[in-house]
Amino acid sequence: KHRMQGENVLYPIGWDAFGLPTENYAIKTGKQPKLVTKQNTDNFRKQLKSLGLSFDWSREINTTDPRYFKWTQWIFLKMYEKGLAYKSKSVINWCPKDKIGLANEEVVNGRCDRCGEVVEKREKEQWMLAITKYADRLYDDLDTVDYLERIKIQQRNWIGRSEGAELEFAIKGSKEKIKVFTTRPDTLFGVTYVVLAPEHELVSKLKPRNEKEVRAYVVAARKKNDIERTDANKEKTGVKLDGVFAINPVNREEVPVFVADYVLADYGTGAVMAVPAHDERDFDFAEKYKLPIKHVIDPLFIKRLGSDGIRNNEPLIERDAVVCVVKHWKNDAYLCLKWKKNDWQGFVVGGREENENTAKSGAREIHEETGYKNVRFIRKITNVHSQFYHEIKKQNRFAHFEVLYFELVDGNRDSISPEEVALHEVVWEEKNNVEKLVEHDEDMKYIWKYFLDHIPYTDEGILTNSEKFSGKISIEVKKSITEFAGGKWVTKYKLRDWIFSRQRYWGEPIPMIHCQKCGWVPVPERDLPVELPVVKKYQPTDTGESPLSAVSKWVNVKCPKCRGLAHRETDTMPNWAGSSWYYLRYIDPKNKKAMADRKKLDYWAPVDWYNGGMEHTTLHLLYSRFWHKFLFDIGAVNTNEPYKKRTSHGLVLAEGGEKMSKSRGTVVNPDELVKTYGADSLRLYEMFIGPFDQAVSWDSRGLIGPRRFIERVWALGAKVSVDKELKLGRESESLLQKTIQKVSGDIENMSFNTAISSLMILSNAFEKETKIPMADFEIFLKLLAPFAPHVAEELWRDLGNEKSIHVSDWPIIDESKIAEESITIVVQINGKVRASFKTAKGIAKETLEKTAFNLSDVKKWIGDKKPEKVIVVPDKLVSIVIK
RNA sequence: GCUGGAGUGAUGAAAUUGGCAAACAUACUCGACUCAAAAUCGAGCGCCGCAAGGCUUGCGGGUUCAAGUCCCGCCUCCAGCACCA
Repeated sequence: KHRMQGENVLYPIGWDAFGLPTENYAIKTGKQPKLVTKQNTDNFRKQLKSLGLSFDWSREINTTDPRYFKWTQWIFLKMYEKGLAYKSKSVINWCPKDKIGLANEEVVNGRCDRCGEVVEKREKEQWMLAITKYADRLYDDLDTVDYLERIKIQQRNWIGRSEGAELEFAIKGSKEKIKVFTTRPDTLFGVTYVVLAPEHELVSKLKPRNEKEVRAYVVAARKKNDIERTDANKEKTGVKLDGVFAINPVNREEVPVFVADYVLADYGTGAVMAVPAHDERDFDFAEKYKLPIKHVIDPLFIKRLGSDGIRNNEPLIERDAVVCVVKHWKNDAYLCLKWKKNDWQGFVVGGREENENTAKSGAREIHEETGYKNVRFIRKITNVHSQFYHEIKKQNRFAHFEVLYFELVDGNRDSISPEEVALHEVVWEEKNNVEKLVEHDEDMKYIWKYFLDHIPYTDEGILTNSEKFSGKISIEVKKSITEFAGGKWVTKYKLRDWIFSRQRYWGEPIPMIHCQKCGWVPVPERDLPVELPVVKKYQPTDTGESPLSAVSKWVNVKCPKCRGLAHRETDTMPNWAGSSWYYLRYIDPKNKKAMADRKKLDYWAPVDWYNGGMEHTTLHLLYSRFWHKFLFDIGAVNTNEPYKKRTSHGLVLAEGGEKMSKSRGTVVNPDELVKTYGADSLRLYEMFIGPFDQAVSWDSRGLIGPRRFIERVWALGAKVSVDKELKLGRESESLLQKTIQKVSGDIENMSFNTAISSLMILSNAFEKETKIPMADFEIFLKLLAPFAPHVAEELWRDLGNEKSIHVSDWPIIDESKIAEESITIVVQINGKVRASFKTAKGIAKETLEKTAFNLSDVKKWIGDKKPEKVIVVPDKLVSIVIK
């Protein structure tokens, strides 16, 4: 459509053919990967062409072509030059089945993203790309692009930025310090122990008295794979470092130090301060090892919604209050109140008078509200703060509750005042039923759970037991406590540097040479590309060495610097390398002097609209954004982001609703469908089957509809008249104009299914005409052209046109031809449609109302009743309310 | 568990700002054409009811003259994240 509107549209296609699928297939069939790639791309090309997809084939690229990957290698060298590519020994994820090292991004829940095998840990020298240096930009610049929200969310999740404090815990009797990262420095007074990850360097330095036991634990932890390590449901384990104590920077308290594998070595600082009262993981661990739990945050519940939600413009009135949990004198039951006015239910609650002892005020409230006289105060449970709107007093409340536990001595009871009786009903609730009773009130629910069992409270609240910070709201003191503790406010990421080495044959060779004298030396630019040698054996090895290392002729080279003996890097790049910049090569695919001509890049880049599958919205998208930003920094491109807009189509699923799979034979072969139904039918069906962004189940029987439509359109061709005087009837003319509007808009919104439906409606209308003026039929064909290019083109030529319909002009609406039409006004009586009448557009409200009341159907329904209210919406309806 | 998104006939699905729910298509039923079948054409097609009419967008409430659409609570499914301190 945009092309027909005269715009310059670059619609390219290419093949990203390096990587495991090709290589594994080649190994299986005993063919050369290069040959396999050619066969596959030839077949796909043929199929794509048969569907009439209007790709610009002159710009076709292939990432495995040395003329292409010369520039992939060039970009790598630039990154090396800028210090973004480095080789380092690190623990990597090794897939024993694919025999390949994986990037963190390629490991999903501890399994290989490709084959599902459980990954192992191996230590290896790897080329790395410092993507973490771009983490902030990759995160922040998401605000500047037009991606689907869920794509942005995925990117943000992956980068995993969080802000918090870095704090130091000194070690008693040692110069060493434990650095911890926390997002909750406000809980610092509640630290009761400190935990190190098993890989933490201090574990071996600290010399605990039980060194042997500690070492055994560390060895065992290292042996576990990621699934065993990171399952959040498994029971936590750990070992105390006997005799080692960390000093809390905020109150000099000495707390024990543990090593435990629930702490991850590669996030934050690899060590955490544990606050069991306010963190679920620490809580679980503390329960298991009987460690103290120190409560330092009292919950703060703020009601924002509903009738008791705080009113924003009114002041908060602070009140001290009590909540009383009262147990029956004999049964295991608790005293509850059901309020009559607002169906609130919970425990006895009341205000505390000034200077009144809390236990006393609790007893007083129990007596006033329930009549029970003899209560025994057992203990204070906790404090809870609550902001809500007091519906009876009509004011915003900020209540500070002390939660008290009482037991009733006996059933002696005074009568309750009539006012209290009117307010609420007093009930005894069995212990097991209390939870149900309080489930709709956050505060009461928390109080009950905390009373039964000291659960961790992990949300924001008000500090307590925290010296000078007590009484403050937790979110407001995070930075000041950090400062008080001598810590720093920092940003951390989940994102790790990108492991860029693969020990396989079918990838771009990493263009580096290692010389004994000079170390790593980049291959000079003039020697690019470093091509893959043709070899007989390219099976991966179990040792983790690339199969290339056995090709001594290729490996042994002279050092570019000193001309001494040296050897090539035998690792290859991951399959994500070539796809990280291919959209730029489309702009200038045959350029021999640069990855693309700068002027052409400035004209075309960035990509205006990138549509692709959701499977590429984390990794490929993140990597290519990273590469693009790097190219921007070295001045190779002029934009900060590669893609302006990123959308995603829904998957076409197999007939059962499952993913199409070759092994289950549920894959649909387009060749056969094109043969039986035609390419246009297939195209129409795919677009008509459902919304663009939604997954749909394939149903080959559905192809019959579009096929019939095309046959009918074809038959319409016989009705076309060249008579210039001939005009369509007013109705059809108006419909034609509306269809132009609808199809144009729907294409922009990617609502192809409704665009096709409106074309069907128009064609149905044309069928009722005896003759169709040629000009009008041409408009129809143009609207049809993007969907069914072959039929549209053929009918277009039959009308005597010589140039292709696909380079003709997109139709423009003639508003004047829609305007005069008559419309239907609906008459509703008490919300139900009872009558309707036709009239012209733009009639005055009064006239519509009068017309409506004169209708016999309306008179029938109103009878002798008097209309209470009449609402008239011009051009739409008249709504009458009667009693 | 957390964060998104969805839930409408037998089926795929439509429904600009709240304004006639089910457009368009498939399947199905009946009829025409035919010796017959297919194809094609015509009619019907949410549910209950002979009809008048009533009911209907996952469930329960609410706002409104009017709710698939807005608000509150729940259920189910899909996707993403998940020991990230």
